[in-house]
Amino acid sequence: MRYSESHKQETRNKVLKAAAAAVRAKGPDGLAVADVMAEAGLTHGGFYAHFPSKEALVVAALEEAFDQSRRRFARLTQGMANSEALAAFVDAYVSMEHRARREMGCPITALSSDLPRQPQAVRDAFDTGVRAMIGRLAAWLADDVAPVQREGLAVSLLAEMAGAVTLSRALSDDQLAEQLLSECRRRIKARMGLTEDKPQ
Amino acid sequence: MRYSESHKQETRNKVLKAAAAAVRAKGPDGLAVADVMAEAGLTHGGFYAHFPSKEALVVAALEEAFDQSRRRFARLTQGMANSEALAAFVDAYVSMEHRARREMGCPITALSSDLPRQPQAVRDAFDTGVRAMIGRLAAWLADDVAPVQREGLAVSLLAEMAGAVTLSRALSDDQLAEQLLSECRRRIKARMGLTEDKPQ
DNA sequence: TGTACATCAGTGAACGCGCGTTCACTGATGTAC
DNA sequence: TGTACATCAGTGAACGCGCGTTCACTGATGTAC
Repeated sequence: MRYSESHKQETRNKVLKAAAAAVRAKGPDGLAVADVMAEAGLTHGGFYAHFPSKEALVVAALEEAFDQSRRRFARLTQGMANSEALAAFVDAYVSMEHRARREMGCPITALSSDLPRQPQAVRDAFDTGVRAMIGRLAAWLADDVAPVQREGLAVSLLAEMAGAVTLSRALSDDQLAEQLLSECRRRIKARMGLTEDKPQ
Repeated sequence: MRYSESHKQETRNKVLKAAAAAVRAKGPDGLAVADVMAEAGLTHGGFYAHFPSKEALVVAALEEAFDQSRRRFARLTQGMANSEALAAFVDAYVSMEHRARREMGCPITALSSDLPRQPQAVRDAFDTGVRAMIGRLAAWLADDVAPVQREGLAVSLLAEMAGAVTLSRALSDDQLAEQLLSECRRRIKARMGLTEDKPQ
């Protein structure tokens, strides 16, 4: 091995990071191999030394995006009790900040309506990420919700959170988007018993 | 005028119908002018006699899709009292049938994550469609919800409904998708006071 | 230590394909007389 | 009524561009001696 052991890994990682941002910002089809390579400081020809195809890059980028998003929110809720963590998570997720930063946010909300048009390998990676997310939400509900209800409530919670953020991004009217996010945030927390408000 | 007055209009309408289906099935970027024309029984060269650009077609197709979806659900709830209509709407919207038929369903759920990447004209058409939908939902809530709460609740309802269907489509696992839809459907109706269940 | 050499990550030109758009042409239709 | 003509919706070839992929080459790096 002529180059240092880690050199190629580091390059691959730079490409992957760039792709994880690009796939969320531009979608799986809008992502261009040459752009991603340029973002990583390389020319496009070298791409195939790291990934066998664009599709493989998208799969890896999606996995990386799920992982980044998981770590990001884990950092945020570190050391908190379950219900406190859940409240903090809802506040951070259903927010104008999350709306504004597609390229570093949750891939579920960035890509949901693209997924049905993607090849199976991409869809499989997405399924895995969604299941993990549902599992984490369900764990946060453990203190207050009967085991048999947990996953159902987690799934419904994810649908409204992701729906709210996706819809807020789809709307180009910032004011309507902000109103939507604040209504959803308040009602979700009430529904989950995280505030004094009665649920609806 | 050499051809009958309505002839060109009819052709334009065939193209528009094909585009309204294609934009939901393939997304605004996946839609191909030549395919849409072929679907309408024409060759691609004639396209520019009807629309000035692909972008203009997408805008018109989106408007048509919103209108189709509105008519479809209006037919479904015709003659029903408000709360009955809302329950029927939720059942039809948050369903495996709606999940299966992207090309004839609600454009909000078919296209939400594509919208942030679209040109302003497309986004404006989307904003208009979403506002109309919120208005219709709010009207159905009129009997049971205080005026000041109506729009907020309608917005939150739309977020969960659209989020549930979009997420169910993004998941390639039919069983998980079905579970998600049924959980969301049940909880949404409970939340809106449309069933005996207590809300959560 | 210094020099020749081997490796291989990365370069950049090229290819093929799909797609939006243009344009010269066709031929079906309705009108003029 | 029949014939010549004008119109214009629709045809299909062509163009340019972006993009995924390939490939011959380069040159920086580490190794052998």
